[in-house]
Amino acid sequence: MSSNYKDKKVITIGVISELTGLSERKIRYYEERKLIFPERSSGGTRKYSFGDVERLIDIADKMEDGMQTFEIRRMEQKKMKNSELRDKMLRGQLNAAFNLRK
Amino acid sequence: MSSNYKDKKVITIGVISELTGLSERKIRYYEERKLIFPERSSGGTRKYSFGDVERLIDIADKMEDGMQTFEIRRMEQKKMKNSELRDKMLRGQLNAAFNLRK
DNA sequence: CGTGTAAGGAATTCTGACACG
DNA sequence: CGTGTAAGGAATTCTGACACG
Repeated sequence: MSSNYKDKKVITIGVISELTGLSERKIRYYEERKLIFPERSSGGTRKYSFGDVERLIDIADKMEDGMQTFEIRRMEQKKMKNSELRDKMLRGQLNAAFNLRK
Repeated sequence: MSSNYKDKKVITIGVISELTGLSERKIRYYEERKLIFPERSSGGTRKYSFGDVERLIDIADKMEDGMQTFEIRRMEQKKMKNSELRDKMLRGQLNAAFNLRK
């Protein structure tokens, strides 16, 4: 709740590189492949969040396992769809339960 | 617990300035007056935490109330001593209670 | 005391490209 | 496809100083 530090985009790429152990080249490339979405300062400098650090470490693990960027992207989307599906089913059940009571 | 994002020093002064609304000049000055303690990158760039953002906003409030930097510093120290004192008393009471039982 | 500013330099980041495989 | 690197430029930050009050 309240101020969510984890998702505030405030960290520059140099620090992200240190935090993740990934080269700046890799980090920029994963953005090009739509795996990560930094914000930009008015001057054009990329800004990342702690959540991005976690995501990058996850990406790095999958790359090490021989996965390709498009597969990782597809996997993320599938996860999204699954959670949307879960939400939808949950809402449906709640509605059903609610309708029984009235 | 675990990873404490709040106290990781990863944010550069430009972002801190945006987040707090304070000029970079002020932020550097408060460091000179020992009110704030950024880390440094290998190249000498200052790095702050979200906790520092909170502290700076607190400092700014006190400055607006006409307080001077040395007074703010003294107040922080007093707070430290008070909490140390509380800790000490608490430990004392716990020890006393514990000693009664054996 | 607290803060703005101009100055010059150094560190940081950016993009597009070439290279290798 | 994924990543390193050299290149040139732009944005960011740093320090020490002068100014005002």
